[in-house]
Amino acid sequence: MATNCKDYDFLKIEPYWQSFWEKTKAFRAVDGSAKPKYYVLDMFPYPSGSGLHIGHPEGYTATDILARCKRARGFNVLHPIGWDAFGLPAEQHAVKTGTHPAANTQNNIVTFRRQIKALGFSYDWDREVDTTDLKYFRWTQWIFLQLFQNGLAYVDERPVWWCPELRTVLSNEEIVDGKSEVGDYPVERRNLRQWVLRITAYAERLLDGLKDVDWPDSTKRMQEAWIGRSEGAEVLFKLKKPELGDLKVFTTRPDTLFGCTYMVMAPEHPLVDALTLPAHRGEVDAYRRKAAGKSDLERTDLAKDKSGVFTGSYALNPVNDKRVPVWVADYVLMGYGTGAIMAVPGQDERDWEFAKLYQLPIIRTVQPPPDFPGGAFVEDGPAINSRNAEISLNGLRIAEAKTKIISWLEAKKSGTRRINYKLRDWLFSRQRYWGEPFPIVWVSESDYRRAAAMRKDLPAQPVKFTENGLTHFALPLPDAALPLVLPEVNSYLPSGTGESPLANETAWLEIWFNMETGDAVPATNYRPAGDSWVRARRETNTMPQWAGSCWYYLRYLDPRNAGAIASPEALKYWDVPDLYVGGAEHAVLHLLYARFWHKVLFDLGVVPQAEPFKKLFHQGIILGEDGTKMSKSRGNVVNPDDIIRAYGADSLRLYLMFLGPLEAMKPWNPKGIEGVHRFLRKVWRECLNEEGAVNSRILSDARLSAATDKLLHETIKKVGDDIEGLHFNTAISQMMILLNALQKEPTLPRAAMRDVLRLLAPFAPHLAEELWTRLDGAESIMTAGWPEFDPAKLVTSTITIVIQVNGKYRGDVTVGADVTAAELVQLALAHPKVARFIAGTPIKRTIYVKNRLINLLV
RNA sequence: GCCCGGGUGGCGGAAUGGUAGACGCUGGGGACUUAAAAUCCCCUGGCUGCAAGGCCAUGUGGGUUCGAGCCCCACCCCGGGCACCA
Repeated sequence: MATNCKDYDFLKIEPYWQSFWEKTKAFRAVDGSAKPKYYVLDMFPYPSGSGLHIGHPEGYTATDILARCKRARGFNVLHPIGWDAFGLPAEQHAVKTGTHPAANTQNNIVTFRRQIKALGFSYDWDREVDTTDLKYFRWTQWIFLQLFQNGLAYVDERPVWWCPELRTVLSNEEIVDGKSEVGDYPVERRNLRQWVLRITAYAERLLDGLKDVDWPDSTKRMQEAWIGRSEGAEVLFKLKKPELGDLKVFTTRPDTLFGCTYMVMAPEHPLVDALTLPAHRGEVDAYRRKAAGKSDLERTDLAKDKSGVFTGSYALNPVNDKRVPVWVADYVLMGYGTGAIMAVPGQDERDWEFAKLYQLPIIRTVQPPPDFPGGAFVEDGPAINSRNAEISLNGLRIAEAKTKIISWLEAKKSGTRRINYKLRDWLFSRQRYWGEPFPIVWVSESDYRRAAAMRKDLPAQPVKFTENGLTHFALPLPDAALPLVLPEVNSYLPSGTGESPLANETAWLEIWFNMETGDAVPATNYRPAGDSWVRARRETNTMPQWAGSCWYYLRYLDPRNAGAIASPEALKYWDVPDLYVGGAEHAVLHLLYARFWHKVLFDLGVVPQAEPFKKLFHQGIILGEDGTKMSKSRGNVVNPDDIIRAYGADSLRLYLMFLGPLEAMKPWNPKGIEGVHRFLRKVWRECLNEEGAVNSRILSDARLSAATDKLLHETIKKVGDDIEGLHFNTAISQMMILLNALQKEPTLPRAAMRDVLRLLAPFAPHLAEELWTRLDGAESIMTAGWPEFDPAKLVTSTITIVIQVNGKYRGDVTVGADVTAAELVQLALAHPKVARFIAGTPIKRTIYVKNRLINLLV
């Protein structure tokens, strides 16, 4: 059946076919089908209150075209969608309105779902996931427990932004020019207890795994840079007081050790206090206080001018026992390496600058070339000034010198080879309400010991923290007690103490906890009977938005499984996505975090492969009409709903793809959509007449002209190839070319029109379905397969050869495909346009490119 | 500063080292129509020429090549990422 409307009434046609697909569950992915599988994944959206942005349908249309084409080609396609629905905006809305964030979130999801369905995407809606659904986040919590049990989660004091006026913790994005974005209040750094995931334990494997994935090079490079592997050595400098141990530094240039003339510790370095002599105490303390008030950002951004203070202490350089002054300066960061460096101003620009500023000595240990203008010399060259009684590096290049000195240091037990990473552990907690609660309670040491005796799911090393002299131990909820759901709260406002709003829910927070079952009753009740009940306080932090998005691609495989994140069969059958499409803004964090979790799950034997995303593609951003980023304040935002109302979803889909290469950043042009809309109407007219009946030019036994027939087969080939290569813009222009040719044919073979519709179906599925049924009477184009081209029809008997004289186009000639170079020379000489450029001068050389051109050099 | 990506008509863009500007938009002219919309046809990079044609032209300047938008070198501009990472 079809709508049978007389003209191209997309407002009738599109809803009709959308409900047809829904009723017939046309896009259901079949678990374990014998067909080859194809899993094409979109980055699922955060359902914001402002509805779908035009950027969403861009990537979603691309994957939908691929999904539909793959289905036509006989694949069992998994093409799912869901909602990344925890997050700050919903919480802020809740604070403002007092309504539960879940209510707002569900409203937004309804809007998003309606908008996405209106675009005709072929998602398997039976597999929809929602990260805020307790059946989903039960498994997010479960994965966290696996991390916890395996020593990959711990708590630590970490500096965060605190706004005293708002009495809350703010994220970096909520701070504008050192003030809170809301209310413009001052903010300060404050140390708060945080959950941290040990992603650094996977640094090497996260780096290594990049070799095996088909990703954009730029994204791989970004992740590489983020992980920031560097090879070098850890070197120990002895201190005067042996009880302080050694001052440990990391360096990538151990070959320059003889040039170390001072050392620098980060202001937060634990040895600063002990190494500061009384005479320097005041200055050092003042410097540290100043540094503490700056964020990492300010320290790098604003403090371009070096500064530092001397501690009064010295350390001994292991290569020559020279006394080296120890300074404190904020150009050394506690978070990298050991938080202390050996400074070699002769070979390091930062150290050079600092040494000049404070008139510290400079020793060159690499010989610069004679024309070197001065300053730090960081290039390769022969070592100089680098020998002691036992070892000499002099004359060696950097690489050999490094190897030699490291062996010497290792023999002397003064240092070791060391690989260091820029990557830091992942701060995994937020002081927020609207996130997954941690399935953790805090208990006393003695209760923890008792738990350890009865539970097998505790980490080898207990996770604990000390506060006001009391040490608390982290006890996980047993699997069976999951999910731990968010309690209803009276207020979504922050607690005011730096904890989340959950800290005010005393009945939820302070509990009697059953260590075996995970059951809980409020602590105000009597202690229930039985040995397993202990006094506990729940964790009040919640997980960040990344948590739910770290593994959603696995849940799609088996979304209703109540016993596992997905069954082993589903994980094996569907494997990982064959293609993942999403914005480049997630190039580092989301993709790195998800890879980390996947590798952990791989190590635990949960998933069968080490990398989650084999092939990745970033769609480009669609800019406003004015060529700038779309934003409400600029008033250049394009709303998909408006476009669908005016031109239909098929036109929008087609135009989004026609705009330019998928990966390019490109401006929206409101006039441009007219062109593709006209094209669709043209397709309609070629199929149906004004009465809505089949166009009388379409005949079962009609024949196309040879040229158009060839074009048809070329188009079938090109559209197929272009879809696989994600070159949708050129696929569409090829279809336009074909249609322009078909329009000029006196009669149209029914089979040719069927091919056209099948090629168009992935791009403009509603129109294709409507015309297909009206032309053919068959149920749905989705069962019609993909057209095949005849390779024999792609070769032609005649070809057009370009004639060049001295590399310039002078004419062309159409000849048989078997023409020889000698014949072409004769044809060229006889060619009226060409002959005059040769005009009797002898031909020195001819270059013949088969089927292309002949170039005569005279 | 470092690392990427990109500069092609009035606009979006197309072009295995082989006729630059496909396809679409815009603009101009025409047909159909009482008129309009829709549709169809022609033209639409610049300079020059009555015309046939010629010359110039893919950010700029060099180079390789019979031939360069495409490869190499230098520079300019735009976009993205990182940024005292030892």
